[in-house]
Amino acid sequence: MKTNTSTNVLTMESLASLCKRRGFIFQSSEIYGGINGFWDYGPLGCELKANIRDLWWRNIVRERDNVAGLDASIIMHPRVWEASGHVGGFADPMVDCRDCRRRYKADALCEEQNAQLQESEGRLSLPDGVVCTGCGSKNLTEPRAFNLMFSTHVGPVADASAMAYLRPETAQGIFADFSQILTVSRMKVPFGIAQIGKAFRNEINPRNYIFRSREFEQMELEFFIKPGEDTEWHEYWVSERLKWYDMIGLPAASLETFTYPPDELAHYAVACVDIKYAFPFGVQELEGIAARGNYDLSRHAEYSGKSQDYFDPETNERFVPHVIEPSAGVDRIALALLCNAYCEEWIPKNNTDGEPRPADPGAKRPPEGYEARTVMRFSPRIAPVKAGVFPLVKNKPELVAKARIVYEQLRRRWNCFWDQTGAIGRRYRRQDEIGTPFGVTIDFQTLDDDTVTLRDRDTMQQTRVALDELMPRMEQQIEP
RNA sequence: GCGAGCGUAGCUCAGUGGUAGAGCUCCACCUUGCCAAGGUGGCUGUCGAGGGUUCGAAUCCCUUCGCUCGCUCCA
Repeated sequence: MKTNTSTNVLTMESLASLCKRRGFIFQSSEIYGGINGFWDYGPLGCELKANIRDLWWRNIVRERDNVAGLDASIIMHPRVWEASGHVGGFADPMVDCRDCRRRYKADALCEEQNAQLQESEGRLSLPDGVVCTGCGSKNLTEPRAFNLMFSTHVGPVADASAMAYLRPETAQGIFADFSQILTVSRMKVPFGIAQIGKAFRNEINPRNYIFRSREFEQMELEFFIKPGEDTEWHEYWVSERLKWYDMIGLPAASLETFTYPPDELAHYAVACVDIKYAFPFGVQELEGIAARGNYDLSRHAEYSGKSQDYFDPETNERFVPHVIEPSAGVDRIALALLCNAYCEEWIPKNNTDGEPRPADPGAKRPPEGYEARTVMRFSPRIAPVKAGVFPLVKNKPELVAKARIVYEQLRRRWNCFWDQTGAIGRRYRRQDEIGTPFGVTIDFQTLDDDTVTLRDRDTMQQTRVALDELMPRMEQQIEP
């Protein structure tokens, strides 16, 4: 399959329009005016996401001996978030330095400089003269209460003792269940625990279509290792993850990696690499792969009072495992796949001579003799619909009946789409626009010799294929 | 969070105080023997929502919700 060779300047508007029109993504609650930061995945979008999840789960969990799955609850004991650091450090009003990006507790910063945090009409403010203790800058934000977790109450009484949070990341469920899974799975270090699920952050300002949403889905692996082996395992997982992106249709050339310099790492972290994609609105993170030392398990040991030690029977050593955390956003990967697949091209009319070519950016119409085609060049592995099945014409019952048999066979294996209405060309183009890699057309010759036309989305070329060979042929490309 | 712009049919958009429109899409039938073909017919709107001004508001004013862009934010 071709990769996206288009030089088109993709706009989020045209992508969002296609996604809405074809049923990938809708704004949540649109009939009530919408709600900021929440999105619904339509018939095609949920297939796309299911494919992302399935391929990740297969690659991370099923195909490895030393990774087990978990599906932890979204609401956990509130102490989890104290241990993780999501509550404690941010319950107080915070001030950020815009210049050096340090963050301070507002009252502590004032106290250091013999000043008093001011309050009027419920709004906090810094007195004049307070500066960043790190760099001396006066360019500080206003003090803000800074908890981006959604809170709720467990049980019918909404008092403080019933306070709980929707998880802001799935990872803590893994750490909290670490010792139980260690026991039941009988795995030995190095081993991993993987989880896919929803997470919630009350983002101040959701932006960029579905990129930063308030409800989103994560695919996280915590891979537990012997202390001291962090660097080697971190490199291993960066490499593994890049291979996976290539497999789903985001080759290395379409991605950028960012390695955090040591001074930008969290204090407990050994290394961190972001995998990024060049979205129309900027190069942005799809996944972070962090070597987090034993910070998380140690914190849970401290807060819960339950040891999180691992005993290594071979060396008789006892230690708190270190962890490598590849943490990926399902929605962000879906968006990257949509952006990467999107292509507008101009093709010669009436099948005359000439090659398709990418549409000129900004041009409203194709030149004389050409017509526009919008095609989503998804990898066949990830495409929401694998094949469209078409009787060449619908007013010949024996043709429709035969096509229906082919359709029923294919749909047992893959998500397929039946379409018998309108001209065949229109049906092909409709499938192009949702990225269906194959068109299977049943014509009169099929009734004689059991062969069908297999049409390729990217090249638009057609080959005559015996029905016996159809599934193997498709399988080669969908599940190589 | 601040500033600016925008919100009219499924999509793209026209409509500056006087009967809500176009193109495309979509649906049905006919035709059609492989690339958005042709014919006929058809559906579609609380003009984002609420309030106000007016004899009369898609249009003017206020509020609110949402979207976009820039700053900000992104533990």
